[in-house]
Amino acid sequence: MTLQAPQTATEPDPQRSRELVELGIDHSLFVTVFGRCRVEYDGRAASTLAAGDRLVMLKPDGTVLVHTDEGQQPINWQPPGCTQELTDTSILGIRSNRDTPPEELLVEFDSVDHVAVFDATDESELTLQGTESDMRDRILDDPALVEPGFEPRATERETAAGAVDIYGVDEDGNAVVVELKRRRVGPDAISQLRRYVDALERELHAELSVRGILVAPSVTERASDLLTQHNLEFVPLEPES
Amino acid sequence: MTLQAPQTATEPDPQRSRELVELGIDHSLFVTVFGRCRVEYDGRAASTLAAGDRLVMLKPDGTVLVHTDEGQQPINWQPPGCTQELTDTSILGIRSNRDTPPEELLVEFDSVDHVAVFDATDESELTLQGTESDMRDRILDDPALVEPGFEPRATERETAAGAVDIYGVDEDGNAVVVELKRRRVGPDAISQLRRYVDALERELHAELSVRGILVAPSVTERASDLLTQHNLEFVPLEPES
DNA sequence: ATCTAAATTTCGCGC
DNA sequence: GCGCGAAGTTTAGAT
Repeated sequence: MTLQAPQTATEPDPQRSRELVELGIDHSLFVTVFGRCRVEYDGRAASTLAAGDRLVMLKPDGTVLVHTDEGQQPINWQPPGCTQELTDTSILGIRSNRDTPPEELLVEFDSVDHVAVFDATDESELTLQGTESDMRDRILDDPALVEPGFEPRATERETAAGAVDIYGVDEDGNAVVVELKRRRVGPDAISQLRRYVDALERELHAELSVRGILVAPSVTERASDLLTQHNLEFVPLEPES
Repeated sequence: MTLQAPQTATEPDPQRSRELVELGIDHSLFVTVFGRCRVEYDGRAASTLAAGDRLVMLKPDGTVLVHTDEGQQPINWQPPGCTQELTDTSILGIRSNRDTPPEELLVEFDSVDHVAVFDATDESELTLQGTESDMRDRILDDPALVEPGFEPRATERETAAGAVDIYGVDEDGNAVVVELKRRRVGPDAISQLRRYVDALERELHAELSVRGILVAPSVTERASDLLTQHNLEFVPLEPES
């Protein structure tokens, strides 16, 4: 069968709705259904959602998204790799399953306003600037952004507590742990840096102490207190976008 | 003007595309556009995305989502509260803006396969079980889930380091900090608990030490090491769904 | 498959 | 508005 996409139906009867959604599922197409539906989820958690108008999206990769009129996040969903099938209850029902972990999503429509099936191809990749990784590259390029005399020795250096963003030495030869954050940081980032410094001090069991430097645009007051408490340092740096 | 939704158009000409999207923007409707587009974003970060087939969703609340054929997350987006307008370049262009922080998203279509405009109403709220808050309620109902003799004294008790999930005393009268997690935890949760215990020890400057108990389904090995290092305890408990 | 941390995280609550 | 932490977080990278 040759599929001529897009195929769409406005105010379709139940049979036509099921035909189109089935077509999309069988051929791994992009499917959207707009209508009044109820949703049940059971898996890592469990949820129930009473009837309302929503847009349901099935992706070729097995993703299912249920979007209400509000919010950036879907109110219910199923991640990529799930298996979809039609139920035989109600006018249109979609069941989505996965294992590891076992999860099921059930969408039952009371009415369907519109169904559309598309064939999507997308070779392009997103290029993104202003990430933490970009900050790291800038510092490697110009270590003085951290402080004069700083010498990076490794990135993603492994410690017992995890990988350190940048490991290096200062002009006095002290070991330095640099933790990068692309935005204003709270207490969690301080604890993270402290874990790395602790781990490295144990590993090096050095006479010279290990310095911990947080590089970020800014810190909250509580985070600032924690920096002081734990003898850590802060160097302000904005991400570039 | 009386709006009769849904309004849809398959393989629309540019003028019809713009008409429908403009209608949706002006009346705060649910709009979907499927077609080949390029996307640029500039704000907290910056990104560029070359042409590909995508589904673009405009929500009544000002959310914009650009979905490719893969992934649960949109490849580009704009959060709720943004303002959308048409550009006069290309056959269909949508610009979305916000302040605080200043961010702009630009979607330019090379071809439009389908446009749909819906009127969505959704009064229903999601009921969700199996959350951390549910675990807290279970423990308040049966404190022995933590340990025999445990007596909760407060939830969300404020400390200099933030609010403690459950604060209480053990059968010997020691202060106890309980940190809850609904899933397997890594190093971050241990640091969080340690911050709370530190803060309370400073606040109470007590002879009796403050106990820190992590309640979660399980812990990773590194987290387990950290628990030992910091003299914290672990009580296994599954969330109920 | 698990671990670890980033993310334009988003979201909700409190101040 | 900011601060803080939860989330069915998701995603990417490494082991």
